[in-house]
Amino acid sequence: MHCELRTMTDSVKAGPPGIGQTTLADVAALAGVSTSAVSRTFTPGASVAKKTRALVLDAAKNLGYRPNAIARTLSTRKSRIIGVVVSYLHNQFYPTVIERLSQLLQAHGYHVLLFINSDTSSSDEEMDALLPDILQYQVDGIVLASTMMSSKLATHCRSVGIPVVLFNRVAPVKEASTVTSDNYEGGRLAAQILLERGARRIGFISGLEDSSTTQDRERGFLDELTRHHKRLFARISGEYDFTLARAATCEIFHRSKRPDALFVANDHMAFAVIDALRIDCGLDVPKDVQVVGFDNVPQAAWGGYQLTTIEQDSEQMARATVAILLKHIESGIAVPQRVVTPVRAIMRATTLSI
Amino acid sequence: MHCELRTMTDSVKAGPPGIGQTTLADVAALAGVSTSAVSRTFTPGASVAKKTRALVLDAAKNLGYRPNAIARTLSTRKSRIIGVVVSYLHNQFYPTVIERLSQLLQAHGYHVLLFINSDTSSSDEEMDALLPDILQYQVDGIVLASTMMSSKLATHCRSVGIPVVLFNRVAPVKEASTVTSDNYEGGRLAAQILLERGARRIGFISGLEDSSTTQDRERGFLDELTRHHKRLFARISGEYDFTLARAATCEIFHRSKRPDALFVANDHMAFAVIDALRIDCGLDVPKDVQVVGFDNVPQAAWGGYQLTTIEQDSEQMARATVAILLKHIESGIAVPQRVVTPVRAIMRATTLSI
DNA sequence: ATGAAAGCGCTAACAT
DNA sequence: ATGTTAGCGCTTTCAT
Repeated sequence: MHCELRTMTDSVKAGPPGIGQTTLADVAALAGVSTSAVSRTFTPGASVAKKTRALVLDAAKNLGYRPNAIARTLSTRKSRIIGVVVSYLHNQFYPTVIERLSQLLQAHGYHVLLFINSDTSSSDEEMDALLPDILQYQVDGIVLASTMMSSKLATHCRSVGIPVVLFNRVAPVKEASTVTSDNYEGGRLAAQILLERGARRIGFISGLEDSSTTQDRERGFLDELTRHHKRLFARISGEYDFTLARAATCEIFHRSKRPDALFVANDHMAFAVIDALRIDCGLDVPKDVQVVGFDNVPQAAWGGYQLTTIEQDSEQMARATVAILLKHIESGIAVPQRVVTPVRAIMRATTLSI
Repeated sequence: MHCELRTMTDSVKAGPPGIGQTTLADVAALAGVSTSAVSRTFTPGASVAKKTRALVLDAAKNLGYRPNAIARTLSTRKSRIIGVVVSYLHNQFYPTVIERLSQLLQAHGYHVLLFINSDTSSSDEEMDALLPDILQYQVDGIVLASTMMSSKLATHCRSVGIPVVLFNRVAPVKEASTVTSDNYEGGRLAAQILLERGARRIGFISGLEDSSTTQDRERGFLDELTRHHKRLFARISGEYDFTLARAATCEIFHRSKRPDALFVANDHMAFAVIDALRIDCGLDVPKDVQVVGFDNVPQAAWGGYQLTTIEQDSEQMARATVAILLKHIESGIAVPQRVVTPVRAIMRATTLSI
């Protein structure tokens, strides 16, 4: 007998009151088949007779049936949810990435659960507090695009068997995959650009000192300077923050001997640096001071700045991230990968033309 | 007897292999109590003896137990997930809002499932296709911050009994709550600013024609002009798009008689408009043309633009949204609310000083 | 191809 | 205060 425990009363009136979603059982009852038949109908590669399928589909439509992803998750242990952790969204690079990530994931039937980890000076404890939160949702994978993060985090995730991709940062953890651009090469390019244009007193505005991005960019930058027998003239940290970068710039330029060129660890700070130069110091960019940024966020192309910068290919980085994630999830095997996407110089108006 | 069906083998080795999360039952077994005792221990307002609680907590820690939010959701019918739908993240207003929304929600134990609905000319069909996706996850509430949306959508959500907040847009649906700023008043303010500064030939660059924001802003703007016996000199649509706005501006300024002031429906387009004016048309802002934007996104304060604009208080809007959502969710009652937050003029350098 | 039944991990009466 | 026992909605053997 198809005597369901659950009455169909609330499902039948699929209208306004709406409480009590219609379930598989409701559909099965209406179609006069078993719940498994209904389940199979909604499972891509299952064997269902055409007739049964039609019956089910019809009943489902009449009832306005919507599969419950939560119940499915409990059963299959696949949530089709990817946790994405970011620190803040002020720097347009991240919104851009999130947008692409979300689109690509959506196209594969996955969705993004967003975690913002923006407490200032977010340290290991911070991050560790977020972990239980994100793990509770049984996410199928995690993208860590947070500026800082606990090394424990990645380790722990892996121990739970969840694929993790470190986005735009590497960590002293061998267990997680990473996707970064070629920050070292980008730093070298920045140096070359400035050197070629006759810069003599070259400064560097760093990002967060602990971040791998700022470290790699600086290494590449310094190595290239050294190769040309040049030394860094000034260095100060902007901590990837707009306000701090502006203040830092003012500080440097209030000294007696000033830089005539600046490599700024990311575009977001570069805008602040240019503002400081032009407004606070009354200097001309690029005549008095040349500036090179990093990222090529949309605003770098805006008329108000026209920033020469090193482009990170966010599109390619997002694709790589999704590819790694899906491969790990679908194959079950988790060989940590390290993808490094190429960078390229985008010449605009904050550097002199040759 | 505490004879669990499930062996504890995989839970005990809580290390690397990590498959087979430890469950409530595992903890109960180790602690020598029932599963309900464990459940209660992890439920804020439950009655558990101190001793039992300690026992459970201890066992849980030893096993590295993490509650499974999915299972809890299935049982309680509360996912503590809020679906947030946005069209795109190019306009910094949205990242700013998402960040705040996410933080506030996180503080209340809720999380954001992000949906990007960025297919160009996203119409009703678009939006309707997203709905099943989002509903499947049994979200407790929905924030619709998408530029366009099907009126069916809001209606449907309500029919399912899910609280919906229309963010920064109103719709011809009475069932959903809305949170907007006072767009009409903002439009009036913009007109006043321009009028006070002697603008004679005033133009308007609109956003998406179907959006309530652009409509309300324009109405307020026009009403105020009328009140001063002034007429609109030019009008063209920028569809809230950077590139289109730039092109639209060029088009207007290639005509023989040019505007001497422009109200642009949002900041994002205003930046493009200023670029067009300065770069493509060789005009001075504000001397030749004054410009007023809308939103007060972070970049409006940047030195490269220093845009005079009408501020939408994203913080307050986010707070209102979360308040409405939580109230509906927690009380179960769903009286649609309409919150309108005040706007204010931010005077900067794209308008003349008086 | 289909159905019966046993879970997935947790919560919530209900009983004690 | 604690344990027992039904589910929550779906998937998945295992029979048939």
